[in-house]
Amino acid sequence: MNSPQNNTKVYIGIVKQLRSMIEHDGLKPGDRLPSERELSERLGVGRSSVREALRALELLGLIETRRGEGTFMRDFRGHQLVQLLSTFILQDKKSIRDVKETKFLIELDCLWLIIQKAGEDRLLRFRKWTLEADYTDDDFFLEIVTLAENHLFLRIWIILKDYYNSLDLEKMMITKQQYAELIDTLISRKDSEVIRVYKELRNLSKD
Amino acid sequence: MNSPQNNTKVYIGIVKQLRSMIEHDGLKPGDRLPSERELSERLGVGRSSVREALRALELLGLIETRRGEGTFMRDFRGHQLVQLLSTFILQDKKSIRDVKETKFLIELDCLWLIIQKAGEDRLLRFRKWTLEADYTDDDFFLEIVTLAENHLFLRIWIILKDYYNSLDLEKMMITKQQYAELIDTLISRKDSEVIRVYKELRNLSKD
DNA sequence: CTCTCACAGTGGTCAGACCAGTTTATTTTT
DNA sequence: AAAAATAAACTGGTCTGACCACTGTGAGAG
Repeated sequence: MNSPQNNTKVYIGIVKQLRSMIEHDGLKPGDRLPSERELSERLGVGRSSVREALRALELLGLIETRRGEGTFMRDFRGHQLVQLLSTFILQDKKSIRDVKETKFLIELDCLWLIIQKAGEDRLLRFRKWTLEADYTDDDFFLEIVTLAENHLFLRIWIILKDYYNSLDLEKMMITKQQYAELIDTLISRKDSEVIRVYKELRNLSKD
Repeated sequence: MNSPQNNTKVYIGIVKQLRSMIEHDGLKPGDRLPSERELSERLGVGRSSVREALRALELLGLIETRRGEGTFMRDFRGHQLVQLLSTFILQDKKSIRDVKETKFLIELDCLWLIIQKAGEDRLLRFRKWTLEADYTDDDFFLEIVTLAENHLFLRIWIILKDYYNSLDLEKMMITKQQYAELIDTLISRKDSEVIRVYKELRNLSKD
């Protein structure tokens, strides 16, 4: 009890030090991290502890290791994370419905965000693009979620998409008319009551 | 090229075997897993590889280890995951805005879901409850997200809430009038065009 | 019966060894 | 001199054995 806090495990500390190291050196996806042996020496810990930290980060999809080459920053796309979330957290059948619902609502939110954030000209071009694009394709919604400029939504959506595709469900078919109608409705309601209140609330949370 | 696929790392295989072991034995949160040494022997791999797998699962918040006692299943609430997401993925300042935005939109989505899913009587009671409750409290929104009956949204929201609270930001203050107005607007628009299209699209994704 | 304490079991960590790949430098061959 | 083959120096992947710190338990002392 009296002892300070020897609780923190070494590998957790390594994860933190790696984080600050990445931040300090400004490492981008694709950049190489120091070797395991060098990290072990620089941080004054055993190599196995370094490996435990690296393996954990790898499973999270944050880094990538190639034997003989080294350890590299990864373009976070939650690869392993997908299967883990899908097998551990989303194991019950009921949650498949939640995935559908959540994925769709996020797409709707992103559509909303695009329309809110875009100016008149961008809005027109976007409207035109939606008419030409193939919205039954994953890439269409990927573009939608990307344009929303919310990295968090993007990450979550990608995970949901991968999980959704890993199931052998039929695609959610949407007619072009329906989707166009939805977009037009959202655009026309850009200044409706819901949006107005939403905007006011948003303004309160400016940084 | 011709070689089958010796790529799979040992610790990844251990993660998978652990998963099937958990599923097969029906291990629930709180249950104890075999010891590292026993797993090492049973799976015919080194203890260090077992540890790499366990550490990764621990960082994901799926298991919990207590020195001298053993390794236990955990009630997944993404504890470590929170800090990781917050420190790695959300490290740049810009993404703080994403967290705010995402959290708020999810709350909005859940509000939407509640109103859509509820019948007339439940809707009235819900409306009454929102007038009495303290909506600046986390518990209020927790109730909202819970009532939406979407476990995935609930999980994500909890993570965002924890992260949001870990930052030392001022709370997003919403006046009672604003929030009431928002709810009333959503309720009154229950059959508006957006909702109608949304419903049609949702119906297409029934199981 | 109760208390104490040694012991077995468990996770935490480290060091060293070896294997399997990749990269780089060196040597050999053309 | 240029190109090809070889060797050396790394890098990650894995295993083993050892030791520490901690927990639970059971045997023996009181």
